[in-house]
Amino acid sequence: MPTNLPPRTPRRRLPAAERRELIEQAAIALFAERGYHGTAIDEIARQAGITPPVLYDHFTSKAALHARLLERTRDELLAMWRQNLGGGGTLEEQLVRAFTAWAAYVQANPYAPRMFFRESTGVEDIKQAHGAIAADANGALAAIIGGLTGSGASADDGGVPATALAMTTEIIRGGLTELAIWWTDHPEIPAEAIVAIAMNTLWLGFERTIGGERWSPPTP
Amino acid sequence: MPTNLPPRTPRRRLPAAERRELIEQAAIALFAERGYHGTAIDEIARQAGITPPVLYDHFTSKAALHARLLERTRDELLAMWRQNLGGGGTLEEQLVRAFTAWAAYVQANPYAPRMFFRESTGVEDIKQAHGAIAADANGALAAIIGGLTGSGASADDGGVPATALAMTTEIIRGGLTELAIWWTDHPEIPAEAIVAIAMNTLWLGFERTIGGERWSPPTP
DNA sequence: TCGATTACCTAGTCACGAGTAGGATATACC
DNA sequence: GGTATATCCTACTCGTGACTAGGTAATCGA
Repeated sequence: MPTNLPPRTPRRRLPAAERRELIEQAAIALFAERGYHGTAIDEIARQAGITPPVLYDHFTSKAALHARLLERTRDELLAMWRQNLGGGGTLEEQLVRAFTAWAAYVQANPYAPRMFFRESTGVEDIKQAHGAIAADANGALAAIIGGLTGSGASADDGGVPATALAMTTEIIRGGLTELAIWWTDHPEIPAEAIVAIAMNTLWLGFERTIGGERWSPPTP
Repeated sequence: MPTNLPPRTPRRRLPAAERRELIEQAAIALFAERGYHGTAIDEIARQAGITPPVLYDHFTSKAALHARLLERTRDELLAMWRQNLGGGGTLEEQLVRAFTAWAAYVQANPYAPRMFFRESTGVEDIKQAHGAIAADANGALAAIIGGLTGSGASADDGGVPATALAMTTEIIRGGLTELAIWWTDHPEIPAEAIVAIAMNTLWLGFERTIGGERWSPPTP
């Protein structure tokens, strides 16, 4: 004698790949919105149209799912950036390309900025992944504006001092992140306007810094 | 017959105000480090040298404790800013004062930037509080660089268009936030260097925007 | 010195969330 | 059409974390 209650509304069955994609889409939106600890597996499953056990057919744990999302969107970010960086040209041209690539990436991955650069958990693995991604982004920026490539710990090898460069990339990354998040609340703004504002606000600033020019407090 | 085990190491007793302060200090550090959901009441209590029931003698709930911290640090931020804003002078002078005030505030409240502008929870009250604080900060910046005071929703009333102004303040706030967080990992950097970098990177940028000058993509 | 107060504790309750066991049924393939 | 496989489910377990009931002892004022 089966222990069944009324057999429920039979849900649409999907092939594994499609269901997995739905789960990832639901998860990235919720993680970005509520953070890692604030998001329950049950919510993700519900959003993906299933129940929790199905989710565990695709991912071994909540942490693994989150790690997979971080890895995936980071790879897309790096690929996008690699495609649009290093093409030579003036500093200004390189910057415009980088900002344009960032805007395109954000349009394709609206939840990425929140997940990467805003969330704060106590889980050590996640923190390390965040740190690595931030370092990648800073490295990409440093390669443009500082003429460096890899480790930024050396003193000043012809370009901008490493510390000043690090501070500058933090400002730029933070500014671009918040601008991107603001954009998700104002989707009517075209990507060109985003790039233009970023150039207007940030461009001349580090042009100065690179040229060795410094602002200094007025000596009274 | 008492049900007691060995009576434990008798802890030092503190007056209520002091214990409350210890709890708030512990809580703000942990919330900033691990986020709201990632922080357990037991951790906060342990860090403050007590057990959870004592914490509930001072705060009615975890949410109330968190709200209290947000309120407290926001008030300090606004007070600090009010003191150092609106003093007249050139735009450059006003900006330097604002950045200097921000640096002093961050030095006194190292966890504030993470708590205010980075954490993401699903709790509606907390999200609203974050939004309100961000709006306050943006308003303060807009008052300086846009010559506006209150609602920024109007079109362009003599100054910078409201939308461009909003985007610019997002970039500046994001940049200053990330710079401040970076600073907490490099406390050897003096406040003057922080202000100088912020000026170098951001100053000329919005000077341009305000002047009505615009960067525009090269027309091929 | 002796209550009264206040700070603090042990030992729980209870809800919620991650993860699992085992079984049912839609779909694909022959 | 009939069988095999893959998709999905119900109904749990078990740990953790917020919060509490009720009591003990240090400290303060008289």
